[in-house]
Amino acid sequence: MDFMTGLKRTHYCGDLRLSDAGKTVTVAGWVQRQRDLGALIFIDLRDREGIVQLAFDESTAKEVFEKAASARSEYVLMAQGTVRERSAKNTEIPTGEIEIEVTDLRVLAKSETPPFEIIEDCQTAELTRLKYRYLDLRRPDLQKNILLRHKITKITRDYFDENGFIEIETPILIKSTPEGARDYLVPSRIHKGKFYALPQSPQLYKQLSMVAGFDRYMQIARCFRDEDLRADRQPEFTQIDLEMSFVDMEDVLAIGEGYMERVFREALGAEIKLPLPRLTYKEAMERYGSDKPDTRYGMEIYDLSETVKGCGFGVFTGALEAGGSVRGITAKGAFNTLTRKEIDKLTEMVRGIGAKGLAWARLADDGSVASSFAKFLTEDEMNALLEKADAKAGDVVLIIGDGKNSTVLSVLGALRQSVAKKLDIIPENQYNLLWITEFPFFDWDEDSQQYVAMHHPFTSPMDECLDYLETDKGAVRAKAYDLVLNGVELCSGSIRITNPDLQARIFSLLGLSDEEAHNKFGYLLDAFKYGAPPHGGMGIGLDRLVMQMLGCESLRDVIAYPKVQNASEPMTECPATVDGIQLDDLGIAINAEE
RNA sequence: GGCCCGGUAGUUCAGUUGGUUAGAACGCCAGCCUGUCACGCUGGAGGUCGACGGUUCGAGCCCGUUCCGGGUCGCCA
Repeated sequence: MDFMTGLKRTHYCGDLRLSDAGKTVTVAGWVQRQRDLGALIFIDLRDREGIVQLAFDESTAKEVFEKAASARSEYVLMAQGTVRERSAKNTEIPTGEIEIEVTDLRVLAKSETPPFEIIEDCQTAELTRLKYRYLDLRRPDLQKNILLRHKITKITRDYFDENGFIEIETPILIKSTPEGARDYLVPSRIHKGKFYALPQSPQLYKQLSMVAGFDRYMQIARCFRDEDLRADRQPEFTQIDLEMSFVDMEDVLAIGEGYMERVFREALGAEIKLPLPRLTYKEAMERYGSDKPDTRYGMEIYDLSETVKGCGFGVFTGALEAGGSVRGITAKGAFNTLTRKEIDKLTEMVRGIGAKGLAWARLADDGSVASSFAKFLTEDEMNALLEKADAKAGDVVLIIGDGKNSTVLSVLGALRQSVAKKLDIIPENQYNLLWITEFPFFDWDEDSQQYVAMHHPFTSPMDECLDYLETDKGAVRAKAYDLVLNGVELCSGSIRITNPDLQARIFSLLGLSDEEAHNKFGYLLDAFKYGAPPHGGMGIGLDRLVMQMLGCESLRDVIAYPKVQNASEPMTECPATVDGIQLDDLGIAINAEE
């Protein structure tokens, strides 16, 4: 076997240029490709920084030449030689003007033929790639993603450090507080029958750190949620977690948007204009039907309730009589895209998400109108509707009426997104960041028929809502804010309650008895008895941020070792069964079904 | 848990109405080749058609069940 004796790497493959011509260099990397022309051999050698061509010809020592001839894809080589200008240049790659005339070649490791080619834009099924993730990660696309991710975390630490934040590691083994998402549980050997939980976020510890007087905390924190996966949801993910003392909402937002400006500029060279736009939750819902609107395109929702009041269409009037509304969106120039067939599909879609149906009108280029409801309206009523809808020739109007206003809005929000995708009107390489503020404090839960906390129970209500906390829960708004990027929730935070009396009031409104509250959060409530500074903070989804910056479709492209949809990892095949002895140690018996 | 899409060579895919020995490209192996860079040329190997069951004279193809993957709804304070 050939080792590195006598050789030390001097350059990364991808870093060599024409200006290095004449130098004796040593490079190391993986064989991208070997081209054997008989008396002439070329090897493309790849490392983190790129590819360089090794050349072997009649002047090459026989022993070196034979090694080059035996090299196969993904062999690990170390090569020493002289950089020289190529006679035939390759303008496609940065090192294309030079090659290395090799004098010493070491085969550091052989490789079996990889199950897929290590190339950019690999078309191989994701499952296969994940099973051999270490090969998948060799591909230039993923190398680029992981390198950018590193760059972003570096910028993050710099920014928060410069702004007086202290990085504190909070525990991974914590007390389960079963609220919100399911906890991952870890059994205790010493306390049989008892469990730790993995944190869904460092929420309580960061608040305790404020009580502890650290003033400003940040952590690039791993968080865990035992819920079903999505393209943008992994069971473990990373959050840029922060908390600040003696601040109000404006201070937190200023730090947050300063961070965004910095990270977009330094990582991508993209300029974000500050201050970021803001929408209240109510406004976002009424204009976009979503609390995380994509504002890169228009197609805003309008209210037709006044326009159709008293018309002859029972669906519309029925919705209004039930206390709901009739609203619509207008898809500009969609006549040819949104055919009857496409509208049927949309109708099916909206039925699946709670609407009873979809009313529509298609305006042909000659101005003629085909509509699902025209026959119920007078000509004047129809004209008034189309005018309100700002519908012109070639447009398609989509209308939802329902007795529940929230249904009308959320369905139109989903419809707006779906139609925008079909029309392909969403601009790429544009970063629309905005804050959503004044979230409702309470959320009505249909299942349990009671109000629950929309954010978490330590979120402070807005000052002007304190008077009607008990009497008009639906109208109470919170000092809570989200940061939205191109329709994706990037970040969520709030100003916390630090007044024990107010906290007690909130717990009781949420149906949490003193005893329950004390069992769950006693340590936090105790801490607040000893002088809690006013504080607030937020958590920024790092994975989603990186994903958005790279324009990736899946979190799996920005997480080095992700899980697949059933929350397992194909490479290590975890989760897995464990030895009976391990279970005995923990006092655990498996009660498996089937 | 619901709905939608997919599973054929190492990889990406094709496979007609159910009909002979399941094909192509890339990759792989061998030989030839002095300027390639997706090298080229010649030859070769490579398949439990995800699994099980059913219909049929006959199933990659039809039916049922199931497993796996992807998307999505529920869920994600």
